[in-house]
Amino acid sequence: MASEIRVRIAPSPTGNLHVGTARTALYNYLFARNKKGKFVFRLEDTDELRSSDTYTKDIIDGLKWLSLNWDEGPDIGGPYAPYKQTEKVDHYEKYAHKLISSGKAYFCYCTQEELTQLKDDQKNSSMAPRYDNRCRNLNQSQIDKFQAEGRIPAMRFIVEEPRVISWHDAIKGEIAINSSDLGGDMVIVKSNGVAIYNFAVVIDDLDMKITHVIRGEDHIHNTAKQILIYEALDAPMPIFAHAALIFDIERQKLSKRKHGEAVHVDKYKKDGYMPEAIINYLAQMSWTPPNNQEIFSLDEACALFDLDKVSKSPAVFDIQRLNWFNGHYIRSLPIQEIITRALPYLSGYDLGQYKQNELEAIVSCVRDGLTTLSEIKEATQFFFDETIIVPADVKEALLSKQSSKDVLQKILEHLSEFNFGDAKACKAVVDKIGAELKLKGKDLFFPVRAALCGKTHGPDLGSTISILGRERVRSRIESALDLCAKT
RNA sequence: GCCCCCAUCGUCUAGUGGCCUAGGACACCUCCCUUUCACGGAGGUAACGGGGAUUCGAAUUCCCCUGGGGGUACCA
Repeated sequence: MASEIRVRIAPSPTGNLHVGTARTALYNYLFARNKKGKFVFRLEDTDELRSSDTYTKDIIDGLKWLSLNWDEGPDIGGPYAPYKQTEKVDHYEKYAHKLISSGKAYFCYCTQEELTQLKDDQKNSSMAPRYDNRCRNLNQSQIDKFQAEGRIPAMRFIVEEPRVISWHDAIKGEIAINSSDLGGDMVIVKSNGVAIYNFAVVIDDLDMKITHVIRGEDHIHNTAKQILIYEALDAPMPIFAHAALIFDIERQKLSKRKHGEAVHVDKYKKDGYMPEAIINYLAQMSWTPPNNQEIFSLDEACALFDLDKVSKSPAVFDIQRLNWFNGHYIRSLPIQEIITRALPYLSGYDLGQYKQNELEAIVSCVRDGLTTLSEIKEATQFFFDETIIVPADVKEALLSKQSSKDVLQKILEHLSEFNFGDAKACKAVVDKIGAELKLKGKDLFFPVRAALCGKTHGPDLGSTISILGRERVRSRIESALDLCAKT
């Protein structure tokens, strides 16, 4: 049991739930479930300035909506609480002091201005920006002087140079980085007493007994820094896995700054995307199950997931492909489920005018044509509108024709022959009228659609007539004929 | 600038030295089904970035180049 697999998603609440974060969470979740291990949620909120509760809520809600449920986290607790970094600042400082007393870290009295100056100088002489370790060997009188000036020190970790830091990455394979490329001795505790990300993660991952760190490849250099800290603490190292990033169509990292709401998971929820589709899409982008299946559920993915099948190269976020997955799930999930999820989009309509089974019929006849659930509003509008407004172009093209008038007239005459409880039978009557008038195809169906729906595209005509029922069909055909008369 | 990562159709990918005349999916186009719409079905267009090397044989291994991306904070 000592070998239990433990992974985590550790978002920082400095923004809403990002598609990339969701993908990382998904990979961690899949890995944990596949290995019968634990999936931990931890909040990395040490950046007080940018963190907010609104973002925390958005992230938690979003991940839960995707069904990526964690076994331990700030909301449900767990054996290694707290799962929120701001609640353990003293804890990090304790470890930092340990490093100071063992000579592996020191106090740095540099001011923000001095550091900025240093960086500017380096830039001007086209040198690589890095800290010059000037506080590493301060003598007592220098320290006294800085303290007398009222400077509050930060703590820096000594980065020995040169040396090679290497690890076997579970996705990328061998990675090696020279310590000289890490930018000099690194801050581990800010002068305000709060641990910096690269230090806090290590302590947290240690505290929470994390065995595998699965994250985006933008963290590769951080990993090198963190490995140094593991070593200094003489602590066991987790296995690292860096997944390639998600790109936009221009092959740039998907970012809030550039893409705004398009990276916000909740935006897709609002737009009527299904969590099953997003999960399926995100999972199959950069990962292919052994049987090459395209469509699979979260549970199926859990059973098949493996890190070494995760692609090393970045994937472009392709909304068209997501749309295809979404349409697939809209068509294949149980109809009751679709109705429940569609309801919020239909709230503007007077649903009471239809019985429950008619409502079900409405949703099932329009769902084939939907790519997102939000489209259901427009797709079903004509069912609920009191009067149908036929757009000018449709009116022009169709209702001005004599044959159109004949069709509508005939339907009125044959109204008693319609068995409105049976969609196929309704369609059969229209077919019969077509035969009588020697009209077929568009000439036959478009005028009926135009009169009934106000448009020439729509769900199955038989179903439409059946659901609308005798009185609605009668009045809509009559209004259309009135319109014909005026043209 | 420096460091690291990556490189198969427009996009997501299969491919781990011969099964590749490079397979599948999305998108696009054509056709079929539907006397309309959608769903569905059948086809089609379309890719191994370039150069060396290893080998009887390279999409697959190695090197170089090119291209793309990421990182380079007292942010995470």
